[in-house]
Amino acid sequence: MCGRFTLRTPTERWARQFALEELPLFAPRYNMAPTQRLPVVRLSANGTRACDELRWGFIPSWSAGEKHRAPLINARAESIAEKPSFRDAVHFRRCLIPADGFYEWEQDGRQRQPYFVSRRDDRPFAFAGLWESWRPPEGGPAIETFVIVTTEANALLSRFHDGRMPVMLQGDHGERWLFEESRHAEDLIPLLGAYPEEELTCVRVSARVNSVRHDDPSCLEAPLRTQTLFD
DNA sequence: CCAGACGTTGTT
DNA sequence: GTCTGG
DNA sequence: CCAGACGTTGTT
DNA sequence: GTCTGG
Repeated sequence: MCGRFTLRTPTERWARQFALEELPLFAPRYNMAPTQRLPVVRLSANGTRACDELRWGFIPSWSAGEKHRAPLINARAESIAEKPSFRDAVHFRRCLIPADGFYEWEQDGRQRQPYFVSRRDDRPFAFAGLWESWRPPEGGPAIETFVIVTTEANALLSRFHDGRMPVMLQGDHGERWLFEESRHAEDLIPLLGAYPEEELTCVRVSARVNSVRHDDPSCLEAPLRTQTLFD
């Protein structure tokens, strides 16, 4: 699964990689968390790419309210085309989520030990995402939200509790995820596989990342206790 | 027909 | 234990 | 995802 | 909104 991630790369670098015409300006992020407004790349009305800030935690358009519900931060690639919450979005509201790493946790006694996963070359990449617009019943402006698609974990990630990992779109899959026509959207589901583990690295990091208050380079420091690096 | 769910994950 | 907030 | 609160009353 | 269960 994926419940926290990073986007440390300077904006101009990842904006170029995502072929954005307008240059957004975002501070480097080391601890992006559910409920926060985070940058998402999607198609605008005129068919070009746009980068907008959407809230992480998908609220279906028919939802009675945003409270009293577990946040939908991940969606299983295997079922998004059928699930009532997501299938419209698969056709009409796909998006890319710029990132350059993500965290996984292991229960270590009574501690929650975080690990950081990123590309060996440390370049940014795109998570596959879906977005939705929800209008509060009591009125007020619509809230736009997104969810990150997950898939079965590769060998590197399968050691973590649930055997899932976020979909990192490789090669031209990001372009296809963004631009494929609605009627061919279901052809994209087979592209949502695990990223090759040989291109990734996974290291133990400081438990400072556990708290969303910490959003700085200290999140990636090595933990104080005996450290095992495996990658 | 209406009421109620609609998601992800892991749990002994 | 369960829910909310970030 | 994890951290932190979780209640009422009345009040320093 | 749309599907399932009764």
